[in-house]
Amino acid sequence: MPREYQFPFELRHLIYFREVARRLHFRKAAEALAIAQPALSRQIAQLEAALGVRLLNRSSRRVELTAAGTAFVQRIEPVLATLQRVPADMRAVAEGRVGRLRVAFTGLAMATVLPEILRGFHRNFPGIRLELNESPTSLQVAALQAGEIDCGFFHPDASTTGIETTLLLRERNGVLLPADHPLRSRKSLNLRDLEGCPFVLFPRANNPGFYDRVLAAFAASGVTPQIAEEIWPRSNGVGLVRAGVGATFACPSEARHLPDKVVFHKLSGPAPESRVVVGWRTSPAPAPALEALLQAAAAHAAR
Amino acid sequence: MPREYQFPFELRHLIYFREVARRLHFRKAAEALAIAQPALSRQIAQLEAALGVRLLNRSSRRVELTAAGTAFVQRIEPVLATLQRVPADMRAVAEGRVGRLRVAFTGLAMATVLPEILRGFHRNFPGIRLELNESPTSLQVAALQAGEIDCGFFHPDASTTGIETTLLLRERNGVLLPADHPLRSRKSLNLRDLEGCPFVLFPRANNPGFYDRVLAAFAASGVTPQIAEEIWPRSNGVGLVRAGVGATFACPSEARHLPDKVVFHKLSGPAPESRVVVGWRTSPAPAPALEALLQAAAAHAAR
DNA sequence: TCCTGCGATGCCCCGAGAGTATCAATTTCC
DNA sequence: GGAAATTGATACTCTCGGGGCATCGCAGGA
Repeated sequence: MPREYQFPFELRHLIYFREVARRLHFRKAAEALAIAQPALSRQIAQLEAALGVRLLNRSSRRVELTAAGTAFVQRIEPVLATLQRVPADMRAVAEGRVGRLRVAFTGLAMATVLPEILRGFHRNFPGIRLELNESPTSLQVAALQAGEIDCGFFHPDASTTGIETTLLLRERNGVLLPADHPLRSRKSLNLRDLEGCPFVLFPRANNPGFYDRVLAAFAASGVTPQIAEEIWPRSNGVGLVRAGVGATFACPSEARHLPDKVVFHKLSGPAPESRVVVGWRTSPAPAPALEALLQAAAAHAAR
Repeated sequence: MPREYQFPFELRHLIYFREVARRLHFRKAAEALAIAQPALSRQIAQLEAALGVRLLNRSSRRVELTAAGTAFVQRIEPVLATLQRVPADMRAVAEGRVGRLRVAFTGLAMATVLPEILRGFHRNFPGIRLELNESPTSLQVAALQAGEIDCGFFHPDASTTGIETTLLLRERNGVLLPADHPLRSRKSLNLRDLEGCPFVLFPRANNPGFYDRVLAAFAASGVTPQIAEEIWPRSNGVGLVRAGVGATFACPSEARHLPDKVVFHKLSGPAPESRVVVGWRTSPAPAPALEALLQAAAAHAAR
C-alpha cells in the first residue's frame, strides 16, 4: 500500500509557499530556497492541486496572493514557527533544562530535608517547574506506582514494589511540648516522664510503620499512650501542641524552625525513629529533570 | 543542491510518531498507518536521530515515552490538528463561505442603500466578517488604490484610476429642516425660498464634486449660500438640523428614517443630485467574498 | 519589432521511503 | 525448562517522486 497519506501536502510545500508569498517572485524565492525555479513552480502547482484551491494569481509578469492564499499563509506561519522551535526545545527537555516534575512529600520531609534540596535544585535547574503536593506516605506510594507523580519524599516503611528509594534522614525522635508545660525545664526526658500526657498523632493509615514504632516505644517504656487527637497534615499538629492540646513527636532537625510557645526535648530511652526517603519508579527510566532532582537529594543526604 | 532543508523532519514523521505515542506499539501503529512495521521503526529512529533526542524507551517487549517524547507529542498535536483543518478551510475561503472584507462607506451610503445590502449579504454569507468604517469619498478612493480596503461605498465624482464602480443610487436632493422651521408647512420649496437660511454642510475636501454641485444649485437659483457649519460625519449634521442650527441637503431615500423634530422637503427648481456607487479594485481580481458583496449591491441597484 | 525576463513544461537522474524476509531478544505457556 | 510466540531492528531491493537542466510561451519595454 504505497503512500497512503493523511495530508495532501508536505512541510516542503508549506515552506516553499511561504517563501513565494513573501517575495511574490518564483525565481527569487527559488533562489532563497536553494532550489531551481521549475521545481518550485511544480511544488506550488502541486499544493494548489492538493488543496483544490488557487493560492496565487500569476500572469507571466506578476504574482499575487488570492484570498485563499492570504488565509493559507496566515495559517501556516505560526505552524512553521512552532515546528522551527521544536528541535531545540526537545533537546532542552532531554537535557533536563526545562520540564515539569510532580513531587509529593510528607509534612516531616518538608519540615526537615526538602526545603534545602529544592532550593539547591531550583538554583541549578530554573527551567523545571515543580508541582508540589503534601500527601501521606501510603498515597504517595500508590501515586508513584500509578505514574501520577514523578517522585515522593516519604517514610520508607511501606512496601515499595517497583520503587527505588534513597535514605535522606534518619533521626531518633524527641518530643514537642507547649512552652508552658510542667516538664519544660527538665534536662532529660523519657517516655515514662510523659505518662498521662496527651499526644497528638497522625492517622495510623497514613504511615502504619511509624505509627506502630511509636506504640512500640511506649510499650518498651511501660507506658500506656494517650492519643488526644489524630490530625493531618503535620503542620497542624504542631499548631495543636502550641495551643496546649498535648505533645507530639518530632525530629531534632525540625527543632530549628519551631514557632514560639513550642519547645523541643530529646528523649532518653525508647523513642521512635523517623526516616525520610525519596522514592521514584525504576521503570521507565527517570527523566533527566527527575535525575537532577534525585542527585540533588542524594547530595544533600551525603552531607 | 539536493535536499537542503530547513526542517530535520517531515510531516510524515510527526504523524507516525503521534500514532506510536498513542498506541505504544509499533506493529499496531504501523497497521493503523497502513504501512509495514519496519518502515515505521526506521522513520521513528530517523526522527530521533534528526532531533538528537531519544523519544521512546523501547525494550523488545515494551515501548514507553521519554520526557522529551511526551513534550514532543504535546507540541505536534495542535500543529497536526491545525494542518488537518487547513484544506477544508482554504476551500471555504476560496468559495467565499468564510473570509474578511474591509468596507468603507460614506454617511449618505449608510443612510440609504447600505443597510439593506449588508442585511441581504450577511444572510447569505454569515461566514464573512465585515470590517466597516465610515470614511469620506476622497480617503476611500486612496485607501482602495492602496489596497487598504476591499471596497467602498462613496460618491462617484472622484477620479478613480484602477477602480471599477457600479451606480447604486441617484437622487435629486431635498432639504432637511427643523420641525419648528417657519417653512415647515410649505407644500413646495425651492432654494430661493431658503435664502438666508443657514446650511450645515460637510467639508469640501471630503467630496469636492458634490460640494460644488451644491454651490452650483445655489448659484442657478440666484441665492448666496450661507454655510453655518461644516461637519463630519453626516449623522452629526442631521443632529445639528434637529437642534435648529440650520438646514441641510438630503435624499428622499433617507427621509424614511429621520429622528423626530426633523422634516424632509422636496425641492423644486435647481437642486444638487446625490449619487452613491460601490467601487473596488479591478486588479487583483476580486476575492470570492468581495464578489458576493458586489453582486448583492448590484442586485439591490437593479430593483 | 526585437529583446528581455518570468513562469510553465518535458525529460532524465537518483535518493529516500516502503515492502519482504529475517534476526535477536524477551515473555509466555505447557 | 524449553519451545513457541511476539516484538522491534536490520538487510536488501524496488520504485516513486522531487530536483536539475533545457526549453517553451507569453507579456512588457526600448
